[in-house]
Amino acid sequence: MDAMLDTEGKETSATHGAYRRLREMILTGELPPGQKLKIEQLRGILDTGASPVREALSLLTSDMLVERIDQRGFRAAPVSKCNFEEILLLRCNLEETALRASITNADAPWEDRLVLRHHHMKKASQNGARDFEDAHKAFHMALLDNSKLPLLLRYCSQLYDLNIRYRYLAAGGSSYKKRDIAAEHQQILDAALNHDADSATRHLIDHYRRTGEYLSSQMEP
Amino acid sequence: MDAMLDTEGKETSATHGAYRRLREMILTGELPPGQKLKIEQLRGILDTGASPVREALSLLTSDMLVERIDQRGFRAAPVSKCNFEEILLLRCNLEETALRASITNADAPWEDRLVLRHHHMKKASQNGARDFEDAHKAFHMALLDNSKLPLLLRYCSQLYDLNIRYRYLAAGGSSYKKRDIAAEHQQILDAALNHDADSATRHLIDHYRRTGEYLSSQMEP
DNA sequence: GTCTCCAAAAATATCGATATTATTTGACAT
DNA sequence: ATGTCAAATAATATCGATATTTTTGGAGAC
Repeated sequence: MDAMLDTEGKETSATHGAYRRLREMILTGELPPGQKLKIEQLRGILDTGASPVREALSLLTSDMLVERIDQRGFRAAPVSKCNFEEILLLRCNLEETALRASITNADAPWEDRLVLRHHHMKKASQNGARDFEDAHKAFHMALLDNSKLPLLLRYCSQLYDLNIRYRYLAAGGSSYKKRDIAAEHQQILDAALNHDADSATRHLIDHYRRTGEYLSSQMEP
Repeated sequence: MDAMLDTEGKETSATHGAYRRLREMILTGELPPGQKLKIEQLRGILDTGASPVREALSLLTSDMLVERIDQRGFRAAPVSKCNFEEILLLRCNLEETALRASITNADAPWEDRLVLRHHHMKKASQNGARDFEDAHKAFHMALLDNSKLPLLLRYCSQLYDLNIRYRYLAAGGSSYKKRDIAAEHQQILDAALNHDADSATRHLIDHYRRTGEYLSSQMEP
């Protein structure tokens, strides 16, 4: 009768709530890479018991956002240029596979979804960066999700998150609108709607490489 | 002073022990796909508390061997022909990438490791299936690990495990020695030692496809 | 002045118990 | 008979406390 005093009745379980909050804090850099994550300390921040915190950290381990050292607790996953470049490489490879499969399966409902997500993303770009981030991910995942390959989608989603972490770390999350990113998205969308797999994947990969090179240049060796 | 009464002093933490044991039980089919995994019941089997069991199940969730339904507990991940085919597809894609990278970085220590693993695998094929499984995985991972791409290796390892689960389910783990698998391994090894990436990846993928088709034919739609 | 070793402190891992939530059972009405 | 609802049952999620392990800090020896 005490667990329902949350600000909202939105969160179903304490574990899930802690998971979402911690994930957010790690992605945005509020919990910096390599930082020791002490249960007691987090218990305070998240206002919940030790068990949900432990379980949330376990779940984040699978997302590769937290490292677990047996008998020695948890820490936020470290970052490195090497790691960043691997993420970029794998994204290019996996997203190309997924996008091609999506286009192979192309149908009207998918195209509708794409157009809608793209529209929402454009609208959200006028709001805060947080809203845009969500809409941006939704658009990119919509490009891929017609592949009907759940494992592949899961990997793409994971790698996407690992990548935005580097964006936040490099430039506070605002490094975005500096290039003409809207035009790049439009090109990808158009090619996808035309079922032109070669063009779509080329634009998508260019999109990633360009952001990747910018971020890479911002990092120490 | 009670945690050390195990048969051996090998296991460091109860969680890790439970993790390994549960993983084994799911991979081999002792816990069949879709089975409800009740904490109390597992607590009995694994002879430990509820917390380590919960945490082990959380970790297995990341390996995609266990599904978690919020507020409704855990169950062994379901299987399907679709899922199997996706695993095969991704393995071909990711392992090709990893093997090519490994060969690009080829050096003497790696080649030594390969030869050694291959030798151990041949020796283990005379022992039990369990020993062979371990040696077989070690050989395949050795092929890839010179890529120096930890994320990619992690995915390959995960997919490898998901795949051997299907082998156990289809044929009790012994469907193996029916084809001349030794010759296939030899071809892959030779090509890798010759730094012939095209040949090595071709043999590797053929190796997977052949096993895949056999297993696929054994399954209902 | 530096190193080693032991005691104190802190943090993790684990347990047992309780509160919450899902599931089943059975009685009642249709 | 059958469908619905409420009480009983079972299972999960969470808490608070304890045992184990790691880390810290300092005293004594070289």
